Amino acid sequence: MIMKIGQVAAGAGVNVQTVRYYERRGLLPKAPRTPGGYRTYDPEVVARLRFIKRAQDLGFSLEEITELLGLRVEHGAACAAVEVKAKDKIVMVEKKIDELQRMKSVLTELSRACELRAPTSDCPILEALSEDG
Amino acid sequence: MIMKIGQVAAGAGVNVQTVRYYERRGLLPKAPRTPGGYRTYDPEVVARLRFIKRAQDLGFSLEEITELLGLRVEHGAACAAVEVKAKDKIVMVEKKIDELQRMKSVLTELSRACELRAPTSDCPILEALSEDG
DNA sequence: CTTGACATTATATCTTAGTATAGGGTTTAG
DNA sequence: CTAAACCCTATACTAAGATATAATGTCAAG
Repeated sequence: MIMKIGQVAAGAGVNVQTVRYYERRGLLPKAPRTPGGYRTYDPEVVARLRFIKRAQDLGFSLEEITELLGLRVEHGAACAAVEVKAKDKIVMVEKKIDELQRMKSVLTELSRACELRAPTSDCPILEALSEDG
Repeated sequence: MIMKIGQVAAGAGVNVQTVRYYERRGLLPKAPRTPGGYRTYDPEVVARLRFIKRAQDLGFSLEEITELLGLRVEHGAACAAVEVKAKDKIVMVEKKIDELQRMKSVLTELSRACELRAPTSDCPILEALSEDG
């Protein structure tokens, strides 16, 4: 099933202009065209768009997302380089997970304090995300 | 110890203009002034600034961060409302953690594929972050 | 064979978040 | 008492990411 730009955009919940913008930015491959010049898409592009949106929500920039999307192992390609990059990303992701987990603990405590009607410090959330865990 | 704007900015690794910008945006309380009009800060503002930066890196907008910083239990205040908000944030944070964990798994697999020099699919990373876990 | 929905490019505008600059005042050290 | 280092406001600009607009072309249905 071949899709047109309006369909992939709707499917991913993004604007048509955004799809073209991502193509220009290199986040999406150049879409093949119909004889009339219309872009044509494989349905998997919808998943790619959704990935981009989710990654953005996790604090990755379009540039970082471009790198993530580019990670793959090709026969004969520079495996070692890909491995290094992947490991870098893992460290980055782990850091984010840690920070979110601390944030979650604090929010949970806060919620409990609410239930007990126990006043908290002025700004309890600040106890999360300090560099020393 | 009272700090001036340049000191808190340096301490948090942000620009002086950014500190004033956050004050205007309501992310920082209005700093008390010296007779000459200089803003004065308590050292804990540095922690607050660092929190803001970390939260941004986790994909929260300044508006969301403002809400996070506003969560606290005050005696007699609308506890139930705070509890609801806190629980909303917990859901949000959990969703981010899940997505990052999936992303980490995929990156780990990718890294392993690298070691084995095993070609992967065209874009393995897309297997992460699909809505159905 | 034309009408309406959808596509094209190019260009301009918007939002969020932050930075820079101009023109001036304050503080501290010599 | 003045010079360097800092601060103030106001305003303007930047960058990233996204959208909007204008002018035009394509295509499927009636």
